[in-house]
Amino acid sequence: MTLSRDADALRAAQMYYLQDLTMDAIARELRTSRSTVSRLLSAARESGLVQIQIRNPLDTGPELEGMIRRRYNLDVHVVPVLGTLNEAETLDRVAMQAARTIGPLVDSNAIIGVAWGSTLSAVSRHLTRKITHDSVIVQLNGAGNMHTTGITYASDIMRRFGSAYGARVEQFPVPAFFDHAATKTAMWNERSVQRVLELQAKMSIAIFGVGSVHADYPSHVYAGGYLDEEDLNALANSDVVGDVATVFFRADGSSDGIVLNERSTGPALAQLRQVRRRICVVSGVSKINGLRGALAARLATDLILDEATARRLVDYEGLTS
Amino acid sequence: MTLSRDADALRAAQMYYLQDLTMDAIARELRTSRSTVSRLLSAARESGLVQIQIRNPLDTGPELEGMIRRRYNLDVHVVPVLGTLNEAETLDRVAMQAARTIGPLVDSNAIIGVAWGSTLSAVSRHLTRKITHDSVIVQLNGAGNMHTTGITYASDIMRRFGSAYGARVEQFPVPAFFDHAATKTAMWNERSVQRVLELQAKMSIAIFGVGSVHADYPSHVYAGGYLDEEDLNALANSDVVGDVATVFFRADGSSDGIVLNERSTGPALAQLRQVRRRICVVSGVSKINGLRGALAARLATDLILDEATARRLVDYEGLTS
DNA sequence: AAGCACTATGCACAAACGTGCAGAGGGGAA
DNA sequence: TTCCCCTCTGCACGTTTGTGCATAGTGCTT
Repeated sequence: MTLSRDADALRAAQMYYLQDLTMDAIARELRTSRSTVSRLLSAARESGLVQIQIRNPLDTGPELEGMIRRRYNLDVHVVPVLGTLNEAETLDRVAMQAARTIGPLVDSNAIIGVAWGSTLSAVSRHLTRKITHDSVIVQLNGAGNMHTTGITYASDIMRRFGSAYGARVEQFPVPAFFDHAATKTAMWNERSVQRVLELQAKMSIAIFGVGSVHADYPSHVYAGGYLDEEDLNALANSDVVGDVATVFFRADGSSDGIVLNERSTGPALAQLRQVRRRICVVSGVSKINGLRGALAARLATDLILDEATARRLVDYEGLTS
Repeated sequence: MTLSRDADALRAAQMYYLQDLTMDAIARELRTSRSTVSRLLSAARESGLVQIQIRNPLDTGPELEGMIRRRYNLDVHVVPVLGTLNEAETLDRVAMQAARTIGPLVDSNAIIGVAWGSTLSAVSRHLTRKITHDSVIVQLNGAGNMHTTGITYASDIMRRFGSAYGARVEQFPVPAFFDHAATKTAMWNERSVQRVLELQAKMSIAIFGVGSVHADYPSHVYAGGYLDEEDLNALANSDVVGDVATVFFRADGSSDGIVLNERSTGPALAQLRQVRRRICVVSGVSKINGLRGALAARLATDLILDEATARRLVDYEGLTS
């Protein structure tokens, strides 16, 4: 029966993690086999019963973190990853550590805004469970494009967040970009859309990656059929370096006068800056330009990124300061 | 060099606990041997870099905890221990789990009152490190007796707490009991004593065991040469069931008119009840009478005890309710 | 009641891990 | 410099842990 299984998992976790018994000893006490105990412990970790966190001593922390932290005044977590790994492996490891790092930040009654993209998709696959009450996951920007509704891709991400935290999920069923700004204006007056916008306005946490225009291997947005040639040309002519939740900005963090933003469904940068906790996850040095812009725009309060990118970030800063 | 060793420990901990890499893989990235990684991880756990906690889901928790929690209105942690283990083994396991349970409760700027006794001694041996700033450990009651100053025994406990949390330690260099109440009055006016008393008055956390008069194997206080025959007779004639920090109480939690308390150096029960967080650690069913008295006196806000004792606690309650 | 579908269990093997020991390295002190 | 002392390292071995697979159990349907 599943009742005693949960209870056993709790007992096993206590004995293993708090009393340093071996699984063998625990198995004898629970009158079961050692392999069952091994599985009970996996389940306990998986279900969020066991919480493992690493406090990195701010003072003695690696110099890299300290430099970024001080310069941009944000909480930074550098993920140790060998520079020799390929993009996919790096992303996977950054995503796993990001997922476990944000776990402790999620609380009951939170309204959590989540963007979509390859980074968030990877993060969503590694979330550890944590039971919360009355939390809501709200989608930050639409995901439809010219060819597909984008529903499944973005909604898979949302669903994973929702089930990890036991939260309600609010999708945002609009395209990423409207063809005409006027349509956006019209839709923004629809009550179904307004419900989502109101939730976004009350977000306590926002989680997003960054897109970078000049990435070697371009972000979803720039390659996924969301923008036509004309749009891409317009971007190139307006000094845009990247985007967060399909809202574009320049290297200095400004976004005024970028016409594409008027058709984008993501939250205006000024609105995003209102959110108390804004967690930015970045993997891969090719995102460096987008990342610099996002930091210049003060879009993040927490930054999780791989070591190589972190190093690039401070190297550059070293040259200009 | 010790600098890069700490940094390596942090990296290793992140890779092991947050990215699920094997020690072998970590060793390759850090260009060292697997066994070194194993040791780095031990060090990381040991030094409090890695924090493992078990959240027990209040709702779905074992019935035993729920019953105690509701009846006494306190946070309870039942330590799973087979009833067949002997007292020493049980104490060791309760102490280890207690030490790891109180870790997360300790914060910077805390003033932590600590009693002494076999239970606290065991707990102090299992504390996990956690860096805090400006915390103070203050001794709750004197430890001297007729034969020795009791200094080393109690001060070892205090010292272990102090070094685990990086806190200043304030000893209380007085006997456990004065021979004459007048001496206590006199001493309580000494400035050296008053400094300690003032700290005690500002405690945010108190940690203590309980003594039980009728324990099969009597507490330190009743056997350690602290009390003479006359005292023990007086106790027997006043319905005392136990003590906390050498302050005695009856089964109903009352302590008025117990003359020995006038010569005791522990905090009055009323004063102890002022402390926001009062953590009581109990191991062994023979302490049941003392424990019941302490709970009746509402001395604890948090209770950590072994399973067998917990069961006895609710069984008895089942009979009287 | 029988059948079915699904999950939990124990076994056995392979992988991962902890630790005693011997040797290497790295400061002081003479 | 040379010696000594102490700490750190890697090896090798035994222990502990994870997991594929066959089986036993459990609950639901017909």
